[in-house]
Order: sequence, then structure tokens, then C-alpha cells
Amino acid sequence: MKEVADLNSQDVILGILMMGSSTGYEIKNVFEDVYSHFYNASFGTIYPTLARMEKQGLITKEAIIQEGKPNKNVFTITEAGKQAFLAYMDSDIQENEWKSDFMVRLFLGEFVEPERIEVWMEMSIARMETKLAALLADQCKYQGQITPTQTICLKLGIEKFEGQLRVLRAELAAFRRLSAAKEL
Amino acid sequence: MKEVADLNSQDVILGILMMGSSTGYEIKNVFEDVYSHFYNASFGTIYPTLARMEKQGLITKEAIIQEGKPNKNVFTITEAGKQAFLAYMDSDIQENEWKSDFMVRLFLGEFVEPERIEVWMEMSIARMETKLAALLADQCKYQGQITPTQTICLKLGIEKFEGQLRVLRAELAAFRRLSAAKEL
DNA sequence: GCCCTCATGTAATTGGTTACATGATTGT
DNA sequence: ACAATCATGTAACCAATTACATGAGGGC
Repeated sequence: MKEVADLNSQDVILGILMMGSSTGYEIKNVFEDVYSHFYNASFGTIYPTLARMEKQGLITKEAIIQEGKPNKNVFTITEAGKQAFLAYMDSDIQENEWKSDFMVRLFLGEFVEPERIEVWMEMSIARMETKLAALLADQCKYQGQITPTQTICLKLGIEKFEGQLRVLRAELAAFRRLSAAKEL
Repeated sequence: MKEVADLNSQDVILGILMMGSSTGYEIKNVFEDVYSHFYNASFGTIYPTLARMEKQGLITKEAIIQEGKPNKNVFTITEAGKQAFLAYMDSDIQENEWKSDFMVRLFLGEFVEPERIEVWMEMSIARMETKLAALLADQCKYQGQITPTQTICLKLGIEKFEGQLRVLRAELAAFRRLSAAKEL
């Protein structure tokens, strides 16, 4: 038996449902939008989890028949679900987990040509710029209508990308100067 | 069948073994030391992976009999292993994956009392301070003997924690002012 | 007496991913 | 024609975690 439950999709979905009833499809959108820089889950996780939660009585399902669009199932949290959510909020906070293929490569950079490393860094910068832009857009979009703690989340995300970009840009420039100097 | 292989322990272990022969126990230490802010793996992953890799001919095992200490198995990368490593380095870089229980809670902060949020933030700050201190210590310890790209990794890690700490400290102070104002 | 370091390994479980399957409607 | 949006779900697979098992030596 597992002694300390770590962060799982059920708890996060419970949290999303605390903010209002929702469908599996909408939950996926939430994960891709605001949640994207601190959690994620696929349809293959969301739908079976929702089904299990309903069986456990944590949520209820209401089928909505739509015209011109596929029917959908709206899930609502129950009293038991709210208690499960509160139990999660009461549990110890698990450590952040963070896996970066880019940083693994960078760490092993000595085994590839410098040009490759430059390309990696450029790609990484481009990816982060895209994500930063998305967060900045979110900040404008949701301005005034999100809670104070949600604002902190957003700021933390923005700072993360801005900081990484700052370092990466400076290091890429330095790296290029070094390569240029070697070629002479 | 999986079309795009994502970051896995085998590739990372291959990379560690490129830097020199090592035991499972030593690899675990590497994960807990320098790698800790961008990758991690437990003994339950390391030993079975090493065994599989040996069977596949990617590495060779040499048993070392020690006195006063348990015997150990030193693994060395083979030619086939080097090729597998290079194939990994040639593959597309996977997106960073990042799950933060702390940020999930923060996002759902409206459902708990403000005092709880303060405690969470304080805890998070303390944890990050510890990790930052470790990285700063690494920077001194390995100064001059790590590769340029490894230095970038270290800087990226330091910046990450410093940035998060900056935001968190400022927001905690603001949060406290808000709470104090409400109480009057 | 107790815990830490050194050192390796297995077994049970599980949480999650990818790929597949289906299908109407709307926009380019 | 083609792709995207809306919408739900299953099946096969697997990578990884936790807990357990073992055991000597050194420091407190």
C-alpha cells in the first residue's frame, strides 16, 4: 500500500469541479489553458477517472442532449466529493516534479558538436517564448476576474519563462562568441 | 506502438555512463545531486534498467569484490551503447514536463483559509531556499571542472529558484498586508 | 541501541500515455 | 477537399514508484 499519495488527476479534477460543473472535454481545455504550466492530463486519463469518480459517488453525471453537436456529460461534485477535495487540500504538499529533456541534453553537450547545442538553445527559446506569450495573454484575458492566488500562479509562470529566457539568451550569445573565437 | 519515444531513464543512464563507468548506487547519487533539478529516478528503476541494458548489450557488468563494504557491479558502456546514446541525442527534444502540487493548491486557494495559503507559501519558500543553496554549493564545488553546457544547466537551475523565490516573497508580503487590512 | 552509508535487488501495483474508433458541423 | 472543433470513450501497453528483503561497518 502507498503511504503518501502523490499528486494525481483525480484530486486535480475534483478541484476543477469545485469551481463549477464541467464536462471531460472542458476539463481537458482547462489543462491545456491555465493549468498547462503546472499540470496536465490526457483524455485517456480524464474520461476513465471521471467514470471511476462517479461510481465512487464523488460526482454525478447529467447527460445533455445537444443538436448539431455531440451530446455531452456534465459532471457535478457531490458532498462526498467536496469532502474528498478538502482531504486532498489537507494532505501534505508533494514536491514539484520536473523533467527536462532539454536540460539533460545540455548537460551531455560535450558529446555533440557546438552547432547542435546552438540549435537546441534556439528551439528551447522559441518554445518558451510561445508559452510566455500564452501566459501574458491569459493575464490580460482574465484580468480582474481571477482570484488573488490564481494571480500568483500566473505571475510564477510568467517569471519562470522570463527568467529561463533571460539566462538562455545570454548564454547563447556567450556560446556563439566562444565558437566564433575558436574558429579564428 | 509508440511513435515518439519520450524521455526515459535508459537514455539518461546511457548519458551518465558516457561520462564514465559507474554502479547503480553511484547513478542514484548523480540523480540526487546535479541532476536533481531536471531529472530523477529511483533504485526500483535504475537496477532493472541496468539489467535490461546489459542483456541488450548496451553495457557490460564487472563485479568488484570489496572488503568491509558490500560488493558492487560497475557498468561500462559498449560500442552498441554509444550508438544508442547518439541516437537519443539525435532524436527530437521532448517538451519539459512539470507538475507542481504547490501551484495546484495555490490555484484552488479560494477554498481554504488565507492562513493556510500563507503556510503553504512559507513552506514552498523554505524548500526552494534549500534547493537553491544546494545548487549554489554545487557551483562552487564543481567550479572550473564542469563543461560549458553543464555550467548553463547550473545557471538555469539557480535562476529558476531565484526567480520563483523573488515572486513568492513579494507575493507573500502582499498577501499578508491584504490579510492584515481585512482584519481591521 | 540507533541510524546512516554502502550496495543490490525483486514484487506488486498503478497511474498514465498513445492509438484507435466514431461522427456531425463549421470554416478555409 | 481538408482541417478543426465539439464530444466520448476503450484497449494495449509500459514506465516508474513504493515497499520489502538483506546485511556489514562506523559514528553518536
